[in-house]
Amino acid sequence: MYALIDCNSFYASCERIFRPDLKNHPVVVLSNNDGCVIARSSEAKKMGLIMGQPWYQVKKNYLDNGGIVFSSNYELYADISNRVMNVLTELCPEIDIYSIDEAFLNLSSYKNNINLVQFAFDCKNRIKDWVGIPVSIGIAPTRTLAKLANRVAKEDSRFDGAVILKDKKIIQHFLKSVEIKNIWGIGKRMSAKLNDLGIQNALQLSEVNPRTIGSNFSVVLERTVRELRGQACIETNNLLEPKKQIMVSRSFGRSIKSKEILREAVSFHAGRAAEKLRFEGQKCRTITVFIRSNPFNKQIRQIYSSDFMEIIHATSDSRIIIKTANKILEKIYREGFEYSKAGILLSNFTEKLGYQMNLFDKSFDSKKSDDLMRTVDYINIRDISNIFFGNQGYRNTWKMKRQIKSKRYTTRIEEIPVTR
DNA sequence: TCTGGGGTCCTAGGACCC
DNA sequence: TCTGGGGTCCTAGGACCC
Repeated sequence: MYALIDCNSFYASCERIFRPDLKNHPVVVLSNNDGCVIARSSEAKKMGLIMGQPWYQVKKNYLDNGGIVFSSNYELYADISNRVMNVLTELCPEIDIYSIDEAFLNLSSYKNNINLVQFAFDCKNRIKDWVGIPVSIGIAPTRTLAKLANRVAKEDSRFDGAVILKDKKIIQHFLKSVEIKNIWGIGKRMSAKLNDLGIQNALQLSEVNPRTIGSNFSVVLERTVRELRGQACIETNNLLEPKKQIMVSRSFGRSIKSKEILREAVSFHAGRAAEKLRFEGQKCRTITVFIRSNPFNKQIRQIYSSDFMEIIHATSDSRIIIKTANKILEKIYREGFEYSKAGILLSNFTEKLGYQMNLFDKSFDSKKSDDLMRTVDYINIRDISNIFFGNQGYRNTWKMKRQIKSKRYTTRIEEIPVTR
């Protein structure tokens, strides 16, 4: 059996922990640049706000009706997430952290010596009491079914936030009420295709022979079908495992034409990406840079331009990554367009130990580079000072909007909550 | 005026090999 | 008219996830 624990309206709930006055008020959290609504408290959902909706479309009406809004505060959310995961790890060490706000627990080692109902409410209450975050829990024989159970636990208040699917007959009865598009792993495209074939609900899909699905669609869908039938076969990639790529990209506060300002943004993102890479203990060999116009603006000429370069030595040196990113920018920049976003992707990682030395290029001293970067990181992480590289720029012309951010209550001493 | 950011896995098809 | 048969590796792009 698997349990899926998923935090309710996670970002909005984080904002409420240190603001008890917001209890029972509609709360939403916006994406970067204060662009879209990405988290809504149940009160905000009731007001009709949709996930991913552009903020400017709903702003006036929402605020006029007493809604509360925050820019995203990832430092806070990451810290609260860690607390939640720590509580869960204590309850069940076989944890598989799937995203910032959800985790699977593998309960198989408990055999049958566990009261699932009791366990579910223990989880729920402990996270609420110790961290202050409300969660929903779904328990079922496979991850896909646990996902579905969790969904019902969230949506139907009669279940008090926990749904356990165990009995085969009950599962089948339940699957009948589930639309195809709500199954984990089936998106827009697949559900449209399946609907065309007359498959409307999860029970119907589970009744198709998995092999037939496998040869006519893909192994991905085949696994989903097997999971619906109760055969566990989907592993998730644990967040604790090393990453395979690192991306840093941002929309600009306003559109940009000049190559010089674009260069600052690309350098800035490249520096951030290099930092993340070092934090992962990895080195990369491939660097990709892209710049693009605003695809929503139909008035302007559209452009998406990108390219990549391979470097000889796997590296995590900010100087090399920034320099390479700028070389790529030179290649992909086209005059006369309005750019609204730039980004960098690092890939082709080699773990720190045991990367390929180059026989012909002895000029690069990787120990010196590692030492320098370690020193830079040391200074920046501890807020002793803030070291950055010249071409990362000091102008703020391209930086994003984030006007209504809450305090970093748990990670900055100067922003700690105060009572009077 | 104003529409996020960061990931993973799978597959088809090209390049190349014997 | 008629032009082998397997393989492997890599990459771009699709689909999906939160």
